[in-house]
Amino acid sequence: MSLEIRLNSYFKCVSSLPLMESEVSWQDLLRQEFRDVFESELLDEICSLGQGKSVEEGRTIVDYGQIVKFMPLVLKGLIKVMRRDEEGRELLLYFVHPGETCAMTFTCCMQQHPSEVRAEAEEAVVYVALPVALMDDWLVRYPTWKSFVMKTIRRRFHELLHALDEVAFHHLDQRLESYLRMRSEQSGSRLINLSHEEIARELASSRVVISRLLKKMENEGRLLLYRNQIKLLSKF
DNA sequence: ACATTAAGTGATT
DNA sequence: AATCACTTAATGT
Repeated sequence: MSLEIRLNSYFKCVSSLPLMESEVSWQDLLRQEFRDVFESELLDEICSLGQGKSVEEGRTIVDYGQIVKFMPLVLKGLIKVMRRDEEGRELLLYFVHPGETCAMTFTCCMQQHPSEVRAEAEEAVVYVALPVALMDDWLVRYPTWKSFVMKTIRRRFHELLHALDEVAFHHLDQRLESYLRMRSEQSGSRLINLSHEEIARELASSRVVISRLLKKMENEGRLLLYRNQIKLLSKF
């Protein structure tokens, strides 16, 4: 049992090391990731006008109140988008995966509104920053761009609706469940390397409450609890 | 061995 | 479901 834990944190460690293969240029990553999404003409334009960026894990990419001047196209890694409530607690909104862009950006940056969310690199991230100024042009010039934009907005909108009624209609135990499922899918593993404290923060709850709910689930035989680690069992 | 941080729990609101 | 106060367990130095 404890060997399993050690192995798992070892692998977690290894997989988050900077990859040597990342000598690949962002242009290549872009063509790989968006090959089927944009026509090559647009890909060329992105390559010449965009700026490749990389961000270490844990760094904030956009903070509250900041005016966003770039649209990010995520090529690698994972961006976490959060919203803060009156008491300063942060609620997890959604993740932006490679091949996606942040839908909030359209609603904020195009009209120079300050950001209402905070975006942080959940894993080391590589993305292309596209100047907002290009957007208007591209929307009319490139149908693929337009549909890409509309698609991401539509997807995110559905997710937000889902998040909304989860908060409004579901109780915390159900939210916790779907949160754990999400985390597990995301890492492709039944082991979740998070403390109760961290989970509580993302669900805008408190550590004690999360501990209690998790303990209950453990007693029901649906998962196992360790320090900084949770293992989902098959009957989860 | 000691300090620090994570997790468990009863009682109260 | 949240908060307080306190205990116990795991981990780091």
